[in-house]
Amino acid sequence: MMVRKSKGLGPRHMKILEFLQSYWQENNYPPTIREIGENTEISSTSVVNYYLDQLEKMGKIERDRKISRGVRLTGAPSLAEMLRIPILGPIAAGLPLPVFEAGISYETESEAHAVDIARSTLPSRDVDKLFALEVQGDSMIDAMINDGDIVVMKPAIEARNGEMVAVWLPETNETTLKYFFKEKDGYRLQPANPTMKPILIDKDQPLEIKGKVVMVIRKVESLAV
Amino acid sequence: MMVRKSKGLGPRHMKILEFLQSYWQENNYPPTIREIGENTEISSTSVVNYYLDQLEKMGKIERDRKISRGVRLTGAPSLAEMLRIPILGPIAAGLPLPVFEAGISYETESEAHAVDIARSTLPSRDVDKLFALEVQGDSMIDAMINDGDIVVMKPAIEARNGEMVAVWLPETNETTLKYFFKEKDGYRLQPANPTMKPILIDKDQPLEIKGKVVMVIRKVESLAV
DNA sequence: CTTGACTCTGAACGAATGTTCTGTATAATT
DNA sequence: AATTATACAGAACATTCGTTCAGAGTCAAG
Repeated sequence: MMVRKSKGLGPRHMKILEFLQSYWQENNYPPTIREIGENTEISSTSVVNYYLDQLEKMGKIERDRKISRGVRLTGAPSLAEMLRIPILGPIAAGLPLPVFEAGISYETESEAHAVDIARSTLPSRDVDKLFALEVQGDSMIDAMINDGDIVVMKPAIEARNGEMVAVWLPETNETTLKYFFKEKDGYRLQPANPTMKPILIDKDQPLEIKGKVVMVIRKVESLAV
Repeated sequence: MMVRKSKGLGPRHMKILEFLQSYWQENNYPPTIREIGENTEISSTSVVNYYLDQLEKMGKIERDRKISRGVRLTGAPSLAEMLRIPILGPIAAGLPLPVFEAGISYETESEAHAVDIARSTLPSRDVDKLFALEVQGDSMIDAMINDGDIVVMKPAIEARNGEMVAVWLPETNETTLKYFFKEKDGYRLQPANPTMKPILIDKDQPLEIKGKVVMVIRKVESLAV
């Protein structure tokens, strides 16, 4: 006995899973049992229930019993995983860094000025108060950061040697992206581009680290070189 | 008259919006009116309804009337926006490209071998059948692609000059990431790293383009240099 | 003081929705 | 042939849940 179904996933299981996915994408909430039935040629709610139970046992879905629309696909990207990181603006030598407010609110950011990234694709688990900047200029070009790239940053006020940081120089009122090195007589801010000279800062000169680079995102245009 | 509330967003509006967000993240589906009430110290469903109507008029939420749990935050990242792009494996000179099946299914990919990216973050609207590879080796290092980077690719069988492509060379059974140039006597596959020589391919030699680079993602470790 | 918005309560109604039960048909198993 | 497990239908049932309504308290304007 128990030989008939070795594969486990019949056509109706498939249809239900597919429908769950597409309904979800259209409505942002799960369907009811009856809606599942109507869209998968299953005429009885009890049969839908029957299959949902099986899918749950297979681990394909999760159910919250007694709760309307209490179905979700397991393994599907969940909104809890998503992070909306605001793009505060451009960063370039000679331009002040845009002010960033603490507390990223659900209402402030529109899609246009943010990047949506899953927690799982971020390198750090500490994902609080991240922000992003759009790089302007070539000063980091051989640190593999190009004009137009988006850098995701973590707020920080200090850095270790060799880390890539955004620093603000009160003297000139500039903010740039540089490699950070602490030296005996002060700090060295090293552009990656060899045609540009490092900036040397005396120990007593003011220098304010704004954040460390956590991730670099580059969109490649179809005609890029 | 009409002077009392100039601000528009009272504390109860706030609480509701916050609750919608947090409930959503925990359950993957919206709450009922009664659940909203219980978690925002609103004792009557009619009052919740009252505020939901206001929030809808303000454009903060959308409602599907008559439908249970038919509420969603506008501007929130939506699952429809999300794309799970499978990381098929490493790409490096000397290694064959992992086989990719057509049709990325909702069930195959676990979080560990995929990157979740919002459609809005991708440069192209044509977002079908994207896949990702993990770069191994330094052959593209001054194309600003580093060892360990993740490249998101679009399947393609041809390319224009200067585009970055993954090509398969049947002769040597290799797949690499190179800049593509068509020349009079054949093709030139140009590594970005100047210490490496370009690969020249005769017109009649086989050459198979697997895809174009659409996006580059680099996770910066905390001790990177 | 009266009016009229705005906010809120409580209750009741009815539609939407998950659950359960009885029964049937088919095919594999004994 | 009898038995059993699986797949399905239909109906009935019990909640869940959105909607509506009558009324009440507050506060500012007329």
